[in-house]
Amino acid sequence: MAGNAARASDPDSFRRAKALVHRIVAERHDRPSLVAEIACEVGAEIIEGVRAPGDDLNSVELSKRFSTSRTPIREALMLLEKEGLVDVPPRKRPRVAVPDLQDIREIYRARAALFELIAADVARSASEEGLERLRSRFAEMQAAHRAGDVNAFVWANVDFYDQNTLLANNRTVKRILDSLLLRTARLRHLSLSQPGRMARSCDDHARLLKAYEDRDATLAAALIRSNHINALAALETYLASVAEQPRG
Amino acid sequence: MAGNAARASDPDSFRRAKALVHRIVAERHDRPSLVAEIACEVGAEIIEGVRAPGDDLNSVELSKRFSTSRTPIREALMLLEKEGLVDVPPRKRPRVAVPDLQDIREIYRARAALFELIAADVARSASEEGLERLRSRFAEMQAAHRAGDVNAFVWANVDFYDQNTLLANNRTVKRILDSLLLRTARLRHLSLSQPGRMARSCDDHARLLKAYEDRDATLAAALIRSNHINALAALETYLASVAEQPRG
DNA sequence: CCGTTCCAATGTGTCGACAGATAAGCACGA
DNA sequence: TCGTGCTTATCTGTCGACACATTGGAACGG
Repeated sequence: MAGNAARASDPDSFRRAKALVHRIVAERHDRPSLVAEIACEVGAEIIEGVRAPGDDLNSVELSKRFSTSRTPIREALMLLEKEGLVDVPPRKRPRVAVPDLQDIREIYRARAALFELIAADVARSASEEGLERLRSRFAEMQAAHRAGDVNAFVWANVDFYDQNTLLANNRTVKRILDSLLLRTARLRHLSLSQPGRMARSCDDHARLLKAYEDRDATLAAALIRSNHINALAALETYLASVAEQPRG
Repeated sequence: MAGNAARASDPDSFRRAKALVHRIVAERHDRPSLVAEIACEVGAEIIEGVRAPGDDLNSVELSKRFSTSRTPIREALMLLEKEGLVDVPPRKRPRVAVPDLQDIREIYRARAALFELIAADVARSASEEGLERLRSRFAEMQAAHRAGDVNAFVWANVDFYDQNTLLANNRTVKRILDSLLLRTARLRHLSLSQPGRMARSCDDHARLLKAYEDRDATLAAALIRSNHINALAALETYLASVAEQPRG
């Protein structure tokens, strides 16, 4: 595939982003598919910040870059629009979506509501094997925290949540949550970069695991809600600070 | 009489279905758009049961019918797939989606969780003018109930819920709920056709309005949840009965 | 009669081309 | 300097065509 100019400095994180987009956006295209390949590459670039919100994504340029016609490009962009990463206005050029603060608040609230459902179900019905997988993901989060590696923490966190949605065995909700996750993936490391956030998040998740082990669905749901509220608050703090001093 | 064929003969219901699909699937295509027109027509046909789950939707046939090339057809089908009405496997022919019982349960649970959010927000912050609009929609539901017109009741109910999501001023959640609504639109008639369901639903909605007027967010959320649980139960009862005696 | 193997018919994914819409550049006037 | 209107360049939506995958069905053998 076409070499990409100013790629994010962390190639491993980019690879993870690409895999995430593939899992969510192209889960059905198991065989190598042109559209899936394009969608994953462009989607990962958006998540990793290689392409900033508002950047132009016109199909002519992309078709040159990927050496294809515009048809598969258009289809890939529509897939990304479905996940909220791209904005494709009729008769105008597609752009990287520009989520405003209200969007972000709405996404976090929706995520919280649906994840409460998931967490309650996990608490009620997860197998010991499933809980073990959750513990393993949590251990990765802790390791990343100790290492002070925000990127690794973010991806371990993504894995942790993914495991949750898998255990709840609810495809519909999982699909929605995955889509909401993609929209905020770019922002997650900002939120978790806030001082003390990683430690707090580790605490929250430890308690969540405990609630799961105790089969306490109510507590698990409440913890999930609390975690989302905290994450949003940290994000709002960060966004307010960069809004005040853009060159901070 | 399963009602599928019968519903197709109600042109007003079909018109409403088309408008619903347009609002949800093609909200951005304000100007007459080829793709939007196709998507609305086919989407309405699916909702109204003209096309049964599993029916073939190959792009060649559709392109003949709409006198276009296959490109806009494919795009329209992708729009409908986004809303869960159509299934487009790679390299295979698109089909009308076939939701199984688990899908339906998941959808109702997800809807309930998100609508609790909406209802709580409406209870907290709806204007008197907004509440008045809700009352007006509710009056239509009551009128349809008195007239014993299930079709009219269903559409008034759709309007009522739409007004709720508007009042909560949460585009993200509204989008998700609209999509989930489309998936089950075809089933709503069945659920509300169950004996006593319309009366029960009227009761529930009267109490919901009361909770709104009292600004009781907790009660509003609980009522919404209860209403969804009841609707799902009615639907399951119906589905179980047709499963036992398919030719009943 | 049923299950396989193979072939023809049909449909999908992709392509390059075109008309018309949008955006970028430029000249002009305040 | 900036805004305004025109011109040109570029992009989008749609089209018909092609190679290849899938599907339906016939011929064959058990």
